[in-house]
Amino acid sequence: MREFARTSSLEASESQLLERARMTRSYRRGEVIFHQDETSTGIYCVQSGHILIWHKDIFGHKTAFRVASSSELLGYRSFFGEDVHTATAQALTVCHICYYPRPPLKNLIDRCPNFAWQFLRTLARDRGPPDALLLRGRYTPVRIRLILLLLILKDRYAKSTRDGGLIFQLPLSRGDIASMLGTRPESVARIIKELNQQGTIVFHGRKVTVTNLAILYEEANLENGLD
Amino acid sequence: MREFARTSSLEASESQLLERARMTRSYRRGEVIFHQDETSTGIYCVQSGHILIWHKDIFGHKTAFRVASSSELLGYRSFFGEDVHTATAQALTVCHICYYPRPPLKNLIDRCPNFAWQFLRTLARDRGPPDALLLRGRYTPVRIRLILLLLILKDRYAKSTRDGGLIFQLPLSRGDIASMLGTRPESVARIIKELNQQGTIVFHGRKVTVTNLAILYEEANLENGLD
DNA sequence: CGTACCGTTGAGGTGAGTCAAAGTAAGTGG
DNA sequence: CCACTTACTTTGACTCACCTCAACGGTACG
Repeated sequence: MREFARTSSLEASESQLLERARMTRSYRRGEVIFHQDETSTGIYCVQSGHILIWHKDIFGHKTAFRVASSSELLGYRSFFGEDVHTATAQALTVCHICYYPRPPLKNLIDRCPNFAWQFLRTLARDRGPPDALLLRGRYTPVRIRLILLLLILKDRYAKSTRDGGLIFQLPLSRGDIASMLGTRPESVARIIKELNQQGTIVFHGRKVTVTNLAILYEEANLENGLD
Repeated sequence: MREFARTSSLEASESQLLERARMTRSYRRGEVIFHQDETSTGIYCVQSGHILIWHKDIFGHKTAFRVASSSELLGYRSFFGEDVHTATAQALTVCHICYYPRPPLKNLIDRCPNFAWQFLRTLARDRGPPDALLLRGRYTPVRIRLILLLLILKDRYAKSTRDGGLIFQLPLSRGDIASMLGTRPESVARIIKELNQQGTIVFHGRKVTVTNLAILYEEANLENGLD
């Protein structure tokens, strides 16, 4: 959010308004930041830790949309939709999260067009729903969907090794992975076993090692290399 | 869009700016309003007709997101994301569509906070992606998904009969329906046959008659009546 | 050192995808 | 107004990825 203020070239007094309104809180693993169906009262910004955003659909199935981490915003969709939260945000690890209540945000958006544009851009660029759609593609086998998930998460959760490989430290349980892929933990386990045997990707609990990234890209674009 | 100007309480001179910038064009059935991967240059507003918004994924599968009709906006996501269009908008029927280029829109958003808020609200409330997710639920049978589609489309495409039923005139082919449900035309045909035989919903080509709406709700919420 | 959750493995069943082909509607041009 | 092309729709037979149910090993934590 501080990034937002900077990029919007807010005046010092305006930035201060935001700073003063800010409330920081820490959450333990499993704690809920906001619940689906609660009324939105402000926007959250992650300082540290990892958060899973998930939705419970009309049939009671849990669908995870997005993993949020450092410096990302939470809860902006319902904030601007002026509606209840459509999803629950839950801490995957210990987290520190800032909360900005509605009034000062509204004030700044009204006064500073660039600040408004930042939010317009954020809303428009939200990768959550499109990624969810990709990861739950009806014609894409679980194996490929799992690979796509890793490719999406890699920028935030993987470090490159000197020999061109990647090491992930995933904040997700098998069940969480399943709820992101629209599948079941059992299926995730089976695919992981298969991948381990082939050596393409090696899972040790939540530590994931990829020796050859190119193979993943290749497999994810198998049917059609474009787009 | 005129609705936007009114609700934002734009001054007359400002509304005029918008009016003067407007360009109206008509499209024949099948014509494309904008293509996926084209650069966004403005926002469209439907005056009449029906438009299908669809996306081609990395595997070449066509996914329809949304049917747009009178007074709805098109292309705002990529406009504010300052990116290429992520979907194609294609006329399902003859259409009249207004186009508003970027400069005057940017100008008005900068000058009039309420106008900006309208777009923030529109982006946040966009039912496209969430509906797409619901209609492609991995554990929901095609039959239920088709019913959900009808329930979503009913407000815009159905008229109530005197005996509490509904008559739809769908602008969608079986293939379009399939691409909205994440299934295949063959499966849609099979389910329609089944529904016709049971008399729950009767399809005659694109004319759909529902005698008892309550049954649909019941079936759509079968596993869990909440939410 | 039990209770609870997470992860793995096996056996079995099925919804819906694929392929193929025939039937139907819609548009085009002579 | 009728042949002809083209696109849409339906039906059938076959197949399979993955869901479900069930049981068990592992690890964490009070």
